Amino acid sequence: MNKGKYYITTPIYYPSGNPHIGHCYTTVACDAIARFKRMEGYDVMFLTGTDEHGMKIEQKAKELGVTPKEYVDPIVDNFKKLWNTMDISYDRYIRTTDEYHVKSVQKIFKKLYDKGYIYKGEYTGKYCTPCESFWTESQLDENGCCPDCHRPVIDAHEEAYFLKVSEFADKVEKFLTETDYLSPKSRVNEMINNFIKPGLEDLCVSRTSFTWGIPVDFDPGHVVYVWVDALSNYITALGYENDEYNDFEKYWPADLHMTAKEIVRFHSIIWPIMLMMLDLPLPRHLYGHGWINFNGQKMSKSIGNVIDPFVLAKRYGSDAVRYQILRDMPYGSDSNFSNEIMINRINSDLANGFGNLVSRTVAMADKYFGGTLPEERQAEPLDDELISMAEKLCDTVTPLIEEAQLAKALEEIFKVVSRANKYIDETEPWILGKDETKKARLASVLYNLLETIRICSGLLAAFMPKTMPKVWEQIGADETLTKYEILGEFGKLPANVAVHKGEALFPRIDVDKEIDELNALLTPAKTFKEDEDLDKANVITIDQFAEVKLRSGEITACEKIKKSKKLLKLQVDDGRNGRQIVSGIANWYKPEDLIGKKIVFVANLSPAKLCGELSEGMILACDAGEDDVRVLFLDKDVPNGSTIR
RNA sequence: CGCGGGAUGGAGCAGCUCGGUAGCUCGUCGGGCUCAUAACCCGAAGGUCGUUGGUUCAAAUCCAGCUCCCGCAACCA
Repeated sequence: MNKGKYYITTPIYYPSGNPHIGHCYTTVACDAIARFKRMEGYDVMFLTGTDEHGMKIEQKAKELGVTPKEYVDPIVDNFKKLWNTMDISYDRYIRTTDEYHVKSVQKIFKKLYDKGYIYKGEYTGKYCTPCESFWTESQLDENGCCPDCHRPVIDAHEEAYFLKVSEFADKVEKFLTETDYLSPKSRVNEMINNFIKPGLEDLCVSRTSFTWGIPVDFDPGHVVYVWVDALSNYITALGYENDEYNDFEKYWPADLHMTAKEIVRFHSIIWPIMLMMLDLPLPRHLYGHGWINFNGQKMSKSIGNVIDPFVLAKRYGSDAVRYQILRDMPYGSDSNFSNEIMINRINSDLANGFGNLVSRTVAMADKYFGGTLPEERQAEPLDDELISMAEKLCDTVTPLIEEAQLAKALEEIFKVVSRANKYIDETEPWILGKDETKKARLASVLYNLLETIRICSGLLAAFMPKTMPKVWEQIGADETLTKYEILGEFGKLPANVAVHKGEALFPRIDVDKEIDELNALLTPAKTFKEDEDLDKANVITIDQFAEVKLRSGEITACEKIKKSKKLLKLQVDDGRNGRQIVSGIANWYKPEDLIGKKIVFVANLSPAKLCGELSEGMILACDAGEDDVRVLFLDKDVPNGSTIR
């Protein structure tokens, strides 16, 4: 029953921190699709991995005094551990630090170079000495000055390799508009209006400013910069330009690249162009999904609302977590997550809906027939609606999964679960059970329910792989009775099927109690993390502390910086000539609240420009909760400019 | 005027392409049932569809303006 191959990929994740629920979403979605495709009879290749090079990781490693590889290894282990916990059935895991990938990328880079698609160039560009920043002509302000500090810039040269993407602008635009490669469709316009129409600029694909990357083997000093390295993973992992694997011919082109929306740009423009340059077939489909917001806010490490999937999986089970994140993600747009949303979803759909349906059905078969149904039947017209819904379900769900509409697919399955619960009320088996002459009718009712459960659980196996085998055990089914080919047919369980009562599949969760416990969990977790930071921090001497010059000052004027949401521009009387300090506290303080207040500031911090404004120092403030910051104020009678120690 | 998304009963969303009785899930309230995980089934309350104006016999839906939110970008010394 081989239907051909199916190649599906997650992005390779950047291991600058531990995996969170967002990584989980993409990966779980791919896993559900991969499992479903395998059920259907496809030869599936499911690839995931990590993108481990780059300046950010080089810096983080340096801060901790380890090599980049040493920094990345344990984080990569955590990714793998999470995929294990979440029952991710990936077939292959690629790390961009894998030897074969490194070698392949060097060959790809050289190939593109030899073909003339990569050329050595220079930023004929502009350099702002005070900002230490390179700018292109188009980035300069209206006077031809630095867009940050608006001071004059000088001509400067930084050697770099460029990818000639500009030459392919028309071809990609055609590819995006004339195929259904990119979905949701709304993204096509976004890409064309934002990036292609304004004119595609050649992409810088090498750097000399850091070393943690794949060396350009024909030009020492250059390191391959992100996209040629990262995007290539989709082909090197199949053995393109290497001997590690040899199924490139078999699986390429990819059938589905799944990514979050922020990297759709690179997967929809740069990646097809690279493949065109290499004369390779283009992938069939790219799906850009939305983000998971937490309590209405974007997840962010600085806000401290990053959801730890390990904690959720441990408390509710990986299947429940898988179900919730897939069920609540609308097609193409962002979704909301909160502990309440998750618990309510688990309770209403999994515990009350599906779990309870299995439980009551099995309990009745057990109670009225000692677990084994008699073979006599008596059908009634009342049965038809349920049976026809169950029979059609597989045909409804299959194309939805093909289109990555997983929430919709689950919704359809649960419509049938709901209908089955209603069917129990309509048929009143507990009344049939009291009447000896109604045994055949009762057996029909229970059999119809078991069959409905068989079909639903068969389809749900791709979404909740751990729990569904337990369901089969309870309803007297097994893997052969829930094969994809017979999920569209009603009446596959043997007439004398025997059920086995078991544990509750999804225990109901006490919402209030659970929320309290989760909140309690959050707080200690946070202080613990801070302690950990302290443990890692270097101990300093009093002399080192003395190098930081703290002074008192008075805010004499204050205004919001236009074009910025978070920045306030403060004029501070420092007891001398006065100075300007820019501070990111606009979310918590209004300018008028601050004027006349005495504050503490770092007096010998090197000046910087923020949104074009000079900042000479930093005022002290402390974190005061998840999303709250309080400035340190001084007594009114403290003189301005005095030393703080 | 940097780019994009959004505003629909208490919450989360659908409907808008192709105008014509405002729909779903959760929650609330009332009822039913007792096989089941205090679950399940039925019913009810609750919305001037952000705002102003226009087109039309008719606007949540089409057009224009405005307000507010949320992302991206820049930046949080």
